Amino acid sequence: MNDTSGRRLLRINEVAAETGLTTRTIRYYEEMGLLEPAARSEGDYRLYDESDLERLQFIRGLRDDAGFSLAQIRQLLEDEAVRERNRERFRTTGDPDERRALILDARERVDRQIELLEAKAARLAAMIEEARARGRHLDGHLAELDGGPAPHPGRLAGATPAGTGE
Amino acid sequence: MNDTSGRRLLRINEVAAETGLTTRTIRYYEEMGLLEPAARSEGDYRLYDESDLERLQFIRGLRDDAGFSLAQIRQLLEDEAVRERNRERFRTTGDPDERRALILDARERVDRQIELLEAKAARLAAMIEEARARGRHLDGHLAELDGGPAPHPGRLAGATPAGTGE
DNA sequence: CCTGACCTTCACGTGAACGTCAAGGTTGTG
DNA sequence: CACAACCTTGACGTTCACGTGAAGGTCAGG
Repeated sequence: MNDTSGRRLLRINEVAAETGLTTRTIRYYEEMGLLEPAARSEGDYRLYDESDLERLQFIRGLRDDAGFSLAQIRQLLEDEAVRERNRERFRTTGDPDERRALILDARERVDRQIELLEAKAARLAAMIEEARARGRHLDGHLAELDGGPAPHPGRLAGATPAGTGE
Repeated sequence: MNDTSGRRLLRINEVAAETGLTTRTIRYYEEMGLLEPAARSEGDYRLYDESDLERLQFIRGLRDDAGFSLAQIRQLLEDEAVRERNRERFRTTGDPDERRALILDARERVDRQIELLEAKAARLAAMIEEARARGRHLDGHLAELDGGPAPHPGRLAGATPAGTGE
């Protein structure tokens, strides 16, 4: 047992194993202000809890899947932190106007996040569709070869067979 | 006129202006094997045509939108080039077996591209959905404030599915 | 043919994102 | 308490993707 509570705290090497990051990378992210370990041991070992794990997985996703820089990721996480603080403020205030303002602020932040992600996703989708179109075209030719020189593709292929100048 | 044909050829600075890249970046991409200028002037100036422009825009998309490294981009473009050459070979050969082989090769390349892109897109989509879920939760709170403490989500989110963690 | 704006090829500099020792301290198991 | 296995903080090295001169050649207008 590591804690007065029942939480399992992990050392950096275990965290590295679970997240697929290196210990150096984890320390570097701390250095860059992306996270702080939940605790330190008596001898100053970094100790991480479950939420740290999730945070690192999230960071990894932003880095690998969305291709964000660490600077952008820090910005996103800071936005997240502001939202968190606003949530607290939201709970403790009774003023409906302030509550509305806090939620609207949070909405704006997430709107920006989603906009960023969706712009990337849209471009990716366009590229995928382009590639798929080429694939369908190839399938048409394969069918031609397999089933004899049929003038039109029997399968559902792209709209114009000779259009893309293959 | 720059060419024996009617094509307008651009110098590197004009290309930079149109693509939003710097001249250094364009030269660097050439150095990395991502493109070759369509021609050189008598005094060895780089001269680019319309397809070079498109290629650079495409590269920029892969870099900025999909977050690919230049190495990955080069791989994608090389695959594309191989496909192009195979297409030529396809047109000039009469051998059905060779034709089949060429198409199958092309299909493999396209499949690999699609796999790469889809993996990225899927994870991006997951992140977007996560953000949207937080947003819907927030919209619920907004509706509560606007319409009194109603326990059920009465609002339609509209075209912009925004919102954030509560 | 002169000149200023643009271009060429080196070549070194830079910031981001880590990798990789080095020198020493901490943990926990026998 | 001995000791291997893990951790700490530096601090320097590396790769990628360019930025930034330097030294000189080219192009178009006057």
